[in-house]
Amino acid sequence: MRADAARNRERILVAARDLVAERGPGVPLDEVARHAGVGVATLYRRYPDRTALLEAVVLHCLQLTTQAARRARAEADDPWQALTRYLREALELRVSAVIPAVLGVVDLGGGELERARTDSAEAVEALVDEAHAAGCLAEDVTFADIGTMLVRIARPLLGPLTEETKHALARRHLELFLRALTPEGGAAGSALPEPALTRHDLHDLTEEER
Amino acid sequence: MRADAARNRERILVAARDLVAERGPGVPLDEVARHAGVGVATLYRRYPDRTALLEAVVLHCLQLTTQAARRARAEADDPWQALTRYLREALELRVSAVIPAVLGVVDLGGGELERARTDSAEAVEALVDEAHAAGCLAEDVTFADIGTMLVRIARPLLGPLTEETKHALARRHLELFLRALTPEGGAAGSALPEPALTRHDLHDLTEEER
DNA sequence: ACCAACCGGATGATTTCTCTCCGCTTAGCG
DNA sequence: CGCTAAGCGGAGAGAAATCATCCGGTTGGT
Repeated sequence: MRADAARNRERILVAARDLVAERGPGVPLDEVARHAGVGVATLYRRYPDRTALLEAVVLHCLQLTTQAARRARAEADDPWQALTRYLREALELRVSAVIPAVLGVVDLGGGELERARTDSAEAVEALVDEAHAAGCLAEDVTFADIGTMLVRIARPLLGPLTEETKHALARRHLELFLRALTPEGGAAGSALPEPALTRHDLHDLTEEER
Repeated sequence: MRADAARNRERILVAARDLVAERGPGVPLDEVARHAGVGVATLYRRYPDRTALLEAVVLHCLQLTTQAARRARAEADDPWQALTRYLREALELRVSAVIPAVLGVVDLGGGELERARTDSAEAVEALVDEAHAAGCLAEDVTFADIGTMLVRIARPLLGPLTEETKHALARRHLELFLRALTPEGGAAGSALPEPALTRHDLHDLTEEER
């Protein structure tokens, strides 16, 4: 592949990730192309239709999260450090905002995508489980709580703020959220209402709704 | 106004609120009408165009928040109860998800809307200030932090979950978030990164970006 | 029971989005 | 440095979605 082609591929993927995170899976492809600084034809040449593009985006994202989770687990000093490091990295990757957006539109059944999704979820769940086991994560906080709160924090705010402001706020809010995850936080607060979803609950629910 | 007309007005407002919160200010008006269980003509008769509808929605929402905030302040036993009660009510009203979505599209300059917005912000700020003063809210958590986190929590999650599940999760996540707001939570966690925005910062920023 | 206000589906105009064609540019190589 | 094939981007036709209105039928209120 020629160098400029590779560069454009990357740019398209990034632009699509950001725009899908912000505006949902229905963003006009013209706009993705413009935002990526390439012509529409370039986009359509590489990804024949919207589904192909979305699949590529979500696969890319899932691989990055898996990597980040495994690296955090391997390199951090303790389970709490590992978990928080992963969450910070995942926020930068904007990964969490994209996946659920696409989940309702593309069918990741059976193939490479399904596997990538499981890998990613398992890698993250390992972080959560170890933090639980080490007693540095409030007991009643589940995998799904952390995952979906990350989704909420990663999703760009609506309204007329600059991208930088939005992102800076997201980082701040992640730090704020981390305070809620400590065992002390759990002790201070009242009981959490249902549903306390596990990874499998979440998976099953999304399947049913399809 | 005839009884059925009043009923339909309410239904349209509710449908518009929900759909705008979920899909942004560009939702097809046909769909709003369908979701409200009325014909398109009924919608267009009452609100000549999209802007009129959005303005009505946001005005309605702002009035409800203001009320909720004042009531919480007046009736709750202490500043912490007041603040949390307001947040829980505001979540049910789904108010927070709508306002920023509309902010980028309609111009609320000068008129009734601008005033409603100020009223609402002041009422909420009073809750925050009193909680700070009473020492039951972590010092480094600002008005904007609480407001925008409520936006994040109130915005319906993307993806194929049922409405009920999404809303139940939102309630759970609000409770989880409350743990981060206590002074103990603040002491346990690390410092929050910038920007620590006040109400006025937030206001100014949204004006600039227009 | 009357009637005026109101309702809602069908419909044409208009905008928006998708996807392809084609001439120009540029990376990679000898 | 010049060649060449891969790659690029914008214009534009065709399709789809959305807007906004009209009119026959219905219903609430007196």
